Amino acid sequence: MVGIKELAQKTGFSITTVSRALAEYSDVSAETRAFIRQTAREIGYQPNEVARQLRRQRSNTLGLIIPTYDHSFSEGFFSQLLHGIGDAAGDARYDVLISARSPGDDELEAYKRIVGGNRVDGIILARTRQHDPRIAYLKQVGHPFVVSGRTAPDEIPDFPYIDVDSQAGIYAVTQHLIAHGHRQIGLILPPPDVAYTDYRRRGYADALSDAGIAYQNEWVFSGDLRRSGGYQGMYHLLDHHPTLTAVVCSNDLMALGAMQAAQALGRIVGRDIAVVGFDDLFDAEYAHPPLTTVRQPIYEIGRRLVDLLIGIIQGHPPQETQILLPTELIVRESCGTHIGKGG
Amino acid sequence: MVGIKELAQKTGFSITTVSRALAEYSDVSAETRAFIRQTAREIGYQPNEVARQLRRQRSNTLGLIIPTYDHSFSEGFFSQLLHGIGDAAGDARYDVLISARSPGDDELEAYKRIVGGNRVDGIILARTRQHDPRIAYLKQVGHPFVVSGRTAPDEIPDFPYIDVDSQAGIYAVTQHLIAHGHRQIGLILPPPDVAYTDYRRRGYADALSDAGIAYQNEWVFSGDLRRSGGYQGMYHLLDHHPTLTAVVCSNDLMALGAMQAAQALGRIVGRDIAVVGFDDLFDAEYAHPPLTTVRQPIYEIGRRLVDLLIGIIQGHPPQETQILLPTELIVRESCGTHIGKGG
DNA sequence: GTGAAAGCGCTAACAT
DNA sequence: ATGTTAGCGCTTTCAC
Repeated sequence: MVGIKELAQKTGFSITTVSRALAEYSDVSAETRAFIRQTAREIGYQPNEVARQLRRQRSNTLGLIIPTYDHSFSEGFFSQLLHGIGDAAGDARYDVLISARSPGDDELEAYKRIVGGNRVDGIILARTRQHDPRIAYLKQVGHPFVVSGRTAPDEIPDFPYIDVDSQAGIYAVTQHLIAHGHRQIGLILPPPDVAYTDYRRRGYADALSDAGIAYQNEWVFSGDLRRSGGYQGMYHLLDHHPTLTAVVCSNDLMALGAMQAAQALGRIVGRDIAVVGFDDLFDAEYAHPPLTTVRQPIYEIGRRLVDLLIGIIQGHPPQETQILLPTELIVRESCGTHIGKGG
Repeated sequence: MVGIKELAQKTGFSITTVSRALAEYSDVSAETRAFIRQTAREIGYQPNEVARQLRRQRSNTLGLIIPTYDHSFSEGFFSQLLHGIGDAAGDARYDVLISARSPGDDELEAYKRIVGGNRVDGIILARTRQHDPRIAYLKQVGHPFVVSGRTAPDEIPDFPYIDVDSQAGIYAVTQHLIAHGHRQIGLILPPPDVAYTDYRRRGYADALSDAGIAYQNEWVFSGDLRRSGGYQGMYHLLDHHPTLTAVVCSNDLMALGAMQAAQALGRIVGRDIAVVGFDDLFDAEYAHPPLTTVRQPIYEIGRRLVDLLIGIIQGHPPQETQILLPTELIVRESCGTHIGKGG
């Protein structure tokens, strides 16, 4: 392995001069710099990034820790988020360190190792839960971090985050259903410890309430964020409340499972029952039937998280460090907009 | 930041002893070890990973460089591969360093920086192209690496890789179509520089040839790996060769685009024209109509790449370092198995 | 069983 | 414009 010492020897200059020539310092003569750079190329010198990191006390790397146990990855959300993160980080010449840890490991350990171990300049936290211990830890150690999502509505979100306004999103889609004649609308939520669960419930409850419909706890089901959760939810809801004409699901994958369950129970989605999702798939248009969903700018969230984080790292955070992005209602076939319409 | 020095001071032992106590050396007395470990926990000591890496000359990190320019991420393949990689790496207590670089940057630079810069113990190379310069570079510097995919069939694959036997996969699906009466079958390929393109072409050509059908160059179209490529391909093929009854697409996303184009041209997929994909989506079952596809064990590939790479890094590579995994034909509605059948 | 000292490869004061 | 020197925080001989 050729190091800076070899390069210094080869060029006849000192290590210092070589280092500064390569770093474009102005106090190195143009010829010297050119010569050194040329020689570096010739002998294939590549600075040892680890040594540089140790010395400069920064890594130009952003961290992202993924909990593998809950199948985050297969939700699509994570993939798209990572896509945005990767692109924006690349543009800013940052790398991304991913650490996936399974349930056995204490999740917080991973954060301590990565953050306390000086491996990253900042960290992106995703999939917030209620009273998230990771947020508490990062606030305590004072390491730069940004959060995809928020804490639950009853907690004070005193940290930089970017979230989608899912309460408004669920409100809009529920209202849409109501406007098209639905009165008995079910809701399939994620597990209660997921931070955004309560925002979803509120948006749904508000829409019902504003339309003079009573919120009923039995119309709400909590399931895992995968197809299975949607399947179980729809099965349960239709089993106990066969008069429901619509069900709002917390993500597209669950909506697919819900549609499957509805079909298994003899309901035609889009005719007997409306099913809506919450953006998660790369493209819910080609689902069968095409899925009505609340679109979230996931890729955009990833990009902006990185910009925000880098701003914080470099000491020039933007005015706005708590950002709520709007959703967009995409109405497609599964919505069954004709149900109850005019009679 | 609390370092080993502070811990040494606090416990009254030397830095050396502290280091060894934490590393479970046997020549530290049990009580000393317990005491040091306890104190470490109390004052929140976290070893500086960067310093440790510099000293030990390894990082316990695997690298993955993603070319952002060709939308690799949105192909689904990458997401699933990364999922497998992340899980397996996590299980082996390795982190994953992701570097996404856009076209402006010389791609090879990223490899040199990451590999030459000692940031990773091994690197995973994906999306191989014909005469891939990255493979040449990695072979030359002798850094541990594994490849997802192979070089083109006319190159010597003298490096560890895991690929799917796409030639056999395409052969199988083409044969399936032929068995169900199709005689005029189109093929939509990726751009020619993608390494596996020729395997696909061969599988397709072999199936035709074995059935006594002449390979026709005009039935083959090359397009980008996204929906647009499939759309253009199908549009072009049906435009020039309206008698085609089936089209094989190189991935599911392209197949979706192809189905869309067929529908735009007034063809009913599954009745007038059969469309088949090559596994890429998280679940092609819910496409409309449900997509016939050649399933690849993508997640599995990711996992095995990591196992293989770690084996190489640690000096105990398995017997088999060039692995071809089988595909599985999944027949669904879009296949139109009734076409030409018995009539 | 424990400590002193060298050094991983680099950067950045501080000389000159 | 260039060189000397002191670390960054840790691991690992080597002594005792």
